[in-house]
Amino acid sequence: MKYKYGCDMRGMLSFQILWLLSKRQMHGEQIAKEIEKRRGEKPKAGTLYPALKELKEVGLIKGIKRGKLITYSLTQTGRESLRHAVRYFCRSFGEVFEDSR
Amino acid sequence: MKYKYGCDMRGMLSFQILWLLSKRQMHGEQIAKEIEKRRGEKPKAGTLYPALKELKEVGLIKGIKRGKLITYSLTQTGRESLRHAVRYFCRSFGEVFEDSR
DNA sequence: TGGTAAATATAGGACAGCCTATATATTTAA
DNA sequence: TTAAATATATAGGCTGTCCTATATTTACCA
Repeated sequence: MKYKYGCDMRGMLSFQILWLLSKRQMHGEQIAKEIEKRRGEKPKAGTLYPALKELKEVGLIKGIKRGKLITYSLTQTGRESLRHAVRYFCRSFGEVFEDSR
Repeated sequence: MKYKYGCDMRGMLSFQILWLLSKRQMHGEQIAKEIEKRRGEKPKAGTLYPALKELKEVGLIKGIKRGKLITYSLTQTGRESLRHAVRYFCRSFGEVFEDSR
């Protein structure tokens, strides 16, 4: 089989990062661990940090560096974007979830 | 804003195709319309057909041609793959739905 | 019959999400 | 103070999801 789940299940990393940060501020390693809890696998550094960089560059998150740790949190824009994204996500995939309960 | 929803929300087209086909068999245009109902936008032909081709090549769906229509349905393998994919999906994103109700 | 519409297909390009590998900075431990 | 561990960063490559544009096949209608 070509993909782990039969079909491609990649995607929405940045969405998941925003969602996690809406719960509490975190640094990179904490984000990686939270994703691992959900997906079963930790995104590699080369996957996660470029995504964080991009989200920062477009102004959806901000990071405060203290020592070797950078603590990320949502900006106001990030919060609003996430609201729209969640709505789109639920409209697109909500029934999949409903269906399997 | 770079993306429509602030963060990237692309992805999981093949997953959604499999899920739709688990409800009933459909041809390409019907699949496109069902996706439009959910996402708000119809995938373009150049997006949808290569995805269908790939799913067929890896044996997750089969297509029966009658005239200009090709009716797609899941194979047994496709059904099993979808089951795994749904489980992964719910584990990864289920709380996003829970959260927004 | 001939032309248009509908459904499918393919080419070619952009970009996000994935990886491995390597590098840098900071902290901790020996 | 030096070595190892931790956190972040970057380079380079692959693939799926997106697009536009073009082509092909089949159906339908004038």
